[in-house]
Amino acid sequence: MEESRISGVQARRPDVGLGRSRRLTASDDFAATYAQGRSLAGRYMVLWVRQGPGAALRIGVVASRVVGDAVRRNRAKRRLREAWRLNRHLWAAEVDVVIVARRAILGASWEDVVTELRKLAQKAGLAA
RNA sequence: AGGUGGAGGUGUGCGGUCGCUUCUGAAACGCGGAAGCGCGACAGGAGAGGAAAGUCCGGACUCCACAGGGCAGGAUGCCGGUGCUAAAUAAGCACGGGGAAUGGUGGUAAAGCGCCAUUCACGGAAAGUGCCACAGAAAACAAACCGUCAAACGGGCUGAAAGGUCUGCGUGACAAGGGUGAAAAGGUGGUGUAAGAGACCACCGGGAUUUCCAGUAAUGGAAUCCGCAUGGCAAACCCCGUCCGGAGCAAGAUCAAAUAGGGAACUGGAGGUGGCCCGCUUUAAGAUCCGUUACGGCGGAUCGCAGUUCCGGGUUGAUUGCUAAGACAAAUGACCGAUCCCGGAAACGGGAAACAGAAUCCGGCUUAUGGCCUCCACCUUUCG
RNA sequence: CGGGCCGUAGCGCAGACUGGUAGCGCGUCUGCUUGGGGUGCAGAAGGUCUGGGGUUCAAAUCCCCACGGCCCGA
Repeated sequence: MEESRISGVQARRPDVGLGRSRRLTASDDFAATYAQGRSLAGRYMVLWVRQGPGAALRIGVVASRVVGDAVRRNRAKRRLREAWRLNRHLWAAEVDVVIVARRAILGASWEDVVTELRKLAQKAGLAA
């Protein structure tokens, strides 16, 4: 059951889209998220959670220069965004989330990334 | 056949599921009287590179500034003409000519020199200034350490003497030889001389101008003349020719909102109480100057104040600039199958690659790069 | 997009403008001093000057390109 959800093929549930309205796009939203100071650190990523007006499980992905060059930063952000997209339907809290990539994610397997994201989300109280 | 190094080319293909950016069409929904706008299920199209990189150059494009001339500063650099690429008189490539360096080779007793190949950020060293360590006598109006030569003088030897010879000091002549250096003031041979020297001669080299010939031209060749005079460095200052206003898509343009302030024009600046100041009503009732006066005031101007309208700048947001990729916390990903590659006897495991991710666009340069292909050089093995 | 600075011994720096000898401090090593250590004294070692190319007789220095690091402005 769990394994089948990880692979994209069987994730045939509705609403796995991740259009612009479901992403954080304003610089102020990011600043507000950091200002609230609620973060959970994992091996491959750091989760920042924001509560407040407008919060609707929107996602923002960040990769700093520490992660690597442009190719590696881009890959890290794409993996995190994909992991969030395939698991977003599991959660229902009224929050926005910023995920910061860490350097170790470049060598991580796909399953490990998904598992850690779910674990951190659980600790953050995102579960429905 | 294999390996190593270098140069150039290429930059992996197929099917499927879910998702992202953008364009076109568009149901439903929301707002609206309508036109239309917003959001958009769904369908279809397009969606990273040869270097997108570094940002070393150039251009397009945009805004600001701008009478003319000069100085300063910066950039750039052999000459000719044609072809290709190109929007281009930039730049680049190819071809021709001159020069320099390096290598090879020919030639000579040796040198100068000829030829071939490669490379070159290749204007000028008789405009001027400066520098050339160490070594060396001397490093650039030449000079003279050793040296060569000459006559006179002193000394030694020899001689009967004249003289000869050796040597010393100073004087004069000279620049051949020695040695130093990255570099030493044309080379070789001869004539000449006390000894020498382009002092003179021959050849070579160099320079000059004119003439002739060849060539579109740069330039080359021949003839004539000049004993021959000037080492290197300008990626030292500099001189000469040519070019150069500044900023950059976060350039710039449009729209909207809010706030304070700036500029211009117009209008207002009235009335009541009171002898005056002050105070009150009022959105607001000041200052200065001039004229006039019946001394209570009145009229005008300027500044300040208030109101209305307009102008310009800033801030924030949106749109645009923007593209047959065209974003703006920034789109190419995840997974499955076949196929291929690597390891392995197999089962199976790993991987689909290196360098690397568009940010206004276009050129040049540079750097990075697995595999495969082509060429070159070298090495090893086998066969003939 | 535009601009600036740095790279020299293990570490921190000078030398570069004006080209010919690479130097200073700390540290390291050796010896002496001390019962031993520290301190002190004496001596020594240690640098492809980030890499490549060019100019020059000669380059850390001048010129060009590259690599790495840091900073600033819009």
